[in-house]
Amino acid sequence: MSNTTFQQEVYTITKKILRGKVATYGEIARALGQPKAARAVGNALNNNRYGDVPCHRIIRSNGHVGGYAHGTKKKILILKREGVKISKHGIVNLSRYGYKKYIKNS
DNA sequence: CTAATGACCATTA
DNA sequence: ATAATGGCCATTA
Repeated sequence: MSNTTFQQEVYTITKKILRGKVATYGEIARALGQPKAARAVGNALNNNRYGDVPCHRIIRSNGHVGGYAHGTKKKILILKREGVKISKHGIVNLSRYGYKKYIKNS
């Protein structure tokens, strides 16, 4: 139903993440202009109802996949399907798939 | 208005 | 490597 401006911003930024790449909650928050709102970003994504928002590409800053509204397992599966390799412990190599590096090297 | 909640983060031990 | 701690913020009750 009604979404807040904050949520709209989160979704808009999240949509920009390319297939095979990931971004952290903190980075999304930083892109919003609120570097300390990582937690709120997670809430917004959890609330997300739009299918065109690749919320599965948002992970934790420590490399852990993090949560997912439809289950973390599903999240890992989708990421793997997109080419993001994940270790057995559910860790993603941020220096390789991270969005930050994507900007840096582009 | 206050209090609690959560897909978080960084620091410290 | 794990665990505890304090902080942060939008949203909801």
